[in-house]
Amino acid sequence: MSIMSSQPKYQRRKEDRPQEIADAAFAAFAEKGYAATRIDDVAKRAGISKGLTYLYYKTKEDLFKAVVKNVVVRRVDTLIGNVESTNLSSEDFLRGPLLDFMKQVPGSPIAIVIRLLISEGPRHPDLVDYYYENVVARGLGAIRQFVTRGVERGEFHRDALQYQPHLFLAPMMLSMIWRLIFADKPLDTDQLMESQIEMLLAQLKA
Amino acid sequence: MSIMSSQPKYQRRKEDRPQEIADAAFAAFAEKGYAATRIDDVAKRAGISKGLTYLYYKTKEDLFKAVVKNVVVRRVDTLIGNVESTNLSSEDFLRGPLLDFMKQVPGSPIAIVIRLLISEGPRHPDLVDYYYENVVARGLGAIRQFVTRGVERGEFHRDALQYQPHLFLAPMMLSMIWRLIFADKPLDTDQLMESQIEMLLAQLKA
Amino acid sequence: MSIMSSQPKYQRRKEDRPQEIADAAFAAFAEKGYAATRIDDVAKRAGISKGLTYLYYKTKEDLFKAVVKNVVVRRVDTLIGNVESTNLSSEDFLRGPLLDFMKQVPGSPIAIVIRLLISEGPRHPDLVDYYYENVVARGLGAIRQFVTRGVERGEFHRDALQYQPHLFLAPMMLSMIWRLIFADKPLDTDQLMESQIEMLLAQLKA
Amino acid sequence: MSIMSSQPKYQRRKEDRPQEIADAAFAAFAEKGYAATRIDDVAKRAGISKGLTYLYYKTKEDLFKAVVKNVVVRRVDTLIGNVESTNLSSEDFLRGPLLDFMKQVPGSPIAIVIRLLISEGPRHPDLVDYYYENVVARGLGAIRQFVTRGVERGEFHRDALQYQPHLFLAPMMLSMIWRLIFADKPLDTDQLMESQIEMLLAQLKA
DNA sequence: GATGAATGAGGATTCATTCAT
DNA sequence: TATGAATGAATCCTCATTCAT
Repeated sequence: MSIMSSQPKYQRRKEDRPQEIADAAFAAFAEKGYAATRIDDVAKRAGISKGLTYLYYKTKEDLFKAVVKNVVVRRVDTLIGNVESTNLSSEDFLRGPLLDFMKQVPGSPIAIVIRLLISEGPRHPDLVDYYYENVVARGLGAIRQFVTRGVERGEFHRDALQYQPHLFLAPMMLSMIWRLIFADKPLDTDQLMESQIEMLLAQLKA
Repeated sequence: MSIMSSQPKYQRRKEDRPQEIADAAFAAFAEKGYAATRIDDVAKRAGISKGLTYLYYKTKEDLFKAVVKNVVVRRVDTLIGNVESTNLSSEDFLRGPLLDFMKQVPGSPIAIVIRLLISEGPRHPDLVDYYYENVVARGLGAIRQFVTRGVERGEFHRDALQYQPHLFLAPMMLSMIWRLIFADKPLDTDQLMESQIEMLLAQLKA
Repeated sequence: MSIMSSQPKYQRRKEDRPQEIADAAFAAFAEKGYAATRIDDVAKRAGISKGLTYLYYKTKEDLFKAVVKNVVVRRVDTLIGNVESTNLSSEDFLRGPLLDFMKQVPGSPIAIVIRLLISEGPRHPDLVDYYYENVVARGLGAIRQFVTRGVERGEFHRDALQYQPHLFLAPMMLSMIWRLIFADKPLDTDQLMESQIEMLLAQLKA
Repeated sequence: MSIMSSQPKYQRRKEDRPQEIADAAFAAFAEKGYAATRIDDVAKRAGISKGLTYLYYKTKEDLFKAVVKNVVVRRVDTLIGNVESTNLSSEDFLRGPLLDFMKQVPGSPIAIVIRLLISEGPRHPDLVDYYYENVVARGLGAIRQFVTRGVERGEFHRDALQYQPHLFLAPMMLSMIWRLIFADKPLDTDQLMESQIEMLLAQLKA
């Protein structure tokens, strides 16, 4: 009405709306799963209206994909960077940074993403591919490279290379699934991973 | 009117209907997950009408529970019986029957059940408990008992007992999840499990 | 199989099956109303299978109509016969047999029929007509006739005829509805009807 | 394509939607009863989509309760207010305002509510209680109070108090039921109520 | 941009009715 | 006759998506 009314109507308009929505969606998916999450829940969590969600994400499925990629992207690079740039001896690296990393995975958003991929993956092959290339392949590659370096440095014996990198991650995987399913049943997941690392070291060391 | 109308409207009438429905439901859940499966899908697969499903299972949830328990019950007893009644040396048993068993799990219905538990478990705590008691606890118990026997026989050293039984199963778990998510990506899951058994044997043997 | 087997397979086959079914249906309708009653309930109450019901009553609606007519027919004739054949003075008849009859109506199956007619009547005009002709018209006619007789005998004054017979029944009606709706709220329905009769007598008497 | 498509897909947007829906529901329930009314009918009558009904009323039952309370609340207060604030002599009041009120009840929405309570009451005890407290108890209380006042003023004799207030309403009740069931059968319901009032006056007057 | 009322396509569940046995 | 398994049409209710404001 008035000429002077210079306050923009929607001053809270944020640039990071998409991110906020994705975060809210992630929280909702984590809690109830994809199918059981209503767009309304997401909007409420994000503090916006249902309709606005659709301004940024055309469909619920779009939102789902964004969420998965989002979480993945925000986590993986730094992690793998760590592995690649370490100066520690192989043994110290395994017992130190790698173990620490693995220990925190089962309780992290990555576990949620795994759960979502297990549930919804079959309906989203592109998402699975994305995840494989950006997380799994890179992670396994990093471990393989690490073992190779250990061999080159003489810390590991030659046959070390025949061990699949998945073996490093198996207890982490089991711990993750355990927590997803049996949240309340006790299990010393840290010790599980430690034992595995020790076993592997015993096998790999020259 | 038509030359041959050979389709009787009322097909057959059996008491294995419940099992047929459960089987159809298992197949449907395996393919699309619980939430995305329509009762109609199940009925169609079972070759019956939607309504008949409800004669045997009061709700979709009932059907779900029946399916899970069904698969579990039909599998577990024999398997664990095997473990308990073996006469082989510990080493031979690990490399033989146990490894064989583990190798076939990731491709078996048990993997599907795991998928369902991961997706729907949080909404069905009683099912999780059932699964824990009837499968997990018993399986872990069997392994623990097996290790104990190995120690008693002098095949394993005393410290063997400190290894959590989960360690035996970790690669099996990883293989299972791998297949559930990355069905088409290659992974020599058998070798993974073999390596783990060898590593464990190397650690456990007196 | 054996030649001697002279026992008929269904020896309990009764001639009064239709009646039994109607009784069961009446009980079920009384308890849950027409819409909420399942044919299965009726069959169970009658101690027969669902299918057999359809041998005697083509549809649920048929059954409904049979039930209403049934109850009506079985009750009305004797009742009205009473009124018509009395030898008592008008006053004694009102205070005696008529009052007694009215007192027991609100708790009788007639009340249930009224309830059914109120609920389902609009969908069954023929039933309403049937009820009107066989119960209401006859009942009112009997009262009218009774009053006429009273006038002829000099027990009632001439103007007595201007009173509509419905007035005799109004408290009975109210009592019936009261019980149907407020089963548990106290109301001395007997006194209500007594007061009305006394009032009417005071008005009618010469 | 078409020459004129003038129907907007999204009609209007009001806050009187709840009332509109309740009105539509009332009409539908009045016509077909609660059980036989489809939410779709209600929506169609209200000119909205089925889903919108659920935005305002969580379940069909909620809608039902809202409808009943709605009708009741909108009517009762003024009516009972009338009774309480009158300055007329008891006799004039009975013959005037009270009679007028009673005469219009059998054709009013209140009759519909009665029908609904008779049909569905047993399944909705809370509704029955609500109705009892807000309509019946208050109505009867008002009549009782009115009689008391008449006695105090010397218009009625002492024994007047022994007459249950229900007696005033009995012909109204009968008229209501009569219309609900025998809509088309003639009955001078007004005269019925007038006669009752006259009879009562004859009894009550000092 | 933002809202949330409104839509409508399903999906779970019920139940009158049918029919093979 | 008698059974009850089987059918399928109907009905309540949910929720992703749209759009008037």
